[in-house]
Amino acid sequence: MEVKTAVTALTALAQESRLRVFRLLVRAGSDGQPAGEIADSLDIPPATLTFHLKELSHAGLIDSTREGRSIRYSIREQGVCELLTYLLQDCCNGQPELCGSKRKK
Amino acid sequence: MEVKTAVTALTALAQESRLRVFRLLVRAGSDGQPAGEIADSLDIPPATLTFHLKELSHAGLIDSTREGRSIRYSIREQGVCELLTYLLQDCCNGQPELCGSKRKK
DNA sequence: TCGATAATTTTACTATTATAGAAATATGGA
DNA sequence: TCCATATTTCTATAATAGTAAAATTATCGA
Repeated sequence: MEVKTAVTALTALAQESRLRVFRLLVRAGSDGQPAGEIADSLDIPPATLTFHLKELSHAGLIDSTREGRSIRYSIREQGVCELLTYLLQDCCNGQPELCGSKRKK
Repeated sequence: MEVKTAVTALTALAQESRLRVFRLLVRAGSDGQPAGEIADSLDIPPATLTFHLKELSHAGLIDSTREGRSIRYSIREQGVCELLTYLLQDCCNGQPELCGSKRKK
């Protein structure tokens, strides 16, 4: 992964509304959630949410598929994984987990 | 962890110079590196580097200790760990590793 | 205490990002 | 086709962040 790619992904996450969307989608699992539900859950105006969803999407952190009148968004596991790998590369004397055993469920 | 804390940490990482510093320090391990060396390695002017180190420091991602005329910076494992935990909370049906097995050394 | 070196603070300028109303577009049902 | 619903695009304004030169502070050795 290139520095700029990682910066794009981190910039996408470094904003309260987007981080809340991201975490909501992490919890939602692979089914994800339609834009309208996300807007309602997090109380974000539709136009604003669209702006943020696009940021997360361009950053490769979420996917979307149309489903009738709605568009369903979900976490893009690969993107998240690549980012974490990049962040922790060469850490901990070759053991890639910085804190695997301490991490809560 | 609170949303704002996580946003602060992610904002700190979401910038090319700071991400390069962060990754350099990840590689450096617990010994860390003095500011001057970091500035030389990454070709960043001292005043600019100080600004970025402060951001990383306020975000709880790095520590510093004076060592003679130099100040040595190093990764703050706990801060990094808490951030990752927050990001991936409740993911993967209770398995906290999003991509543990796929992560490169 | 003086000079040299290391890092920080101050400051000003530039650039980027967030927000959300209003209008536009896309879909499905009557 | 026409209407209601879901989301996006356009747009303008407000707020935040990045850069780095110049001056300042801290430490060490002579």
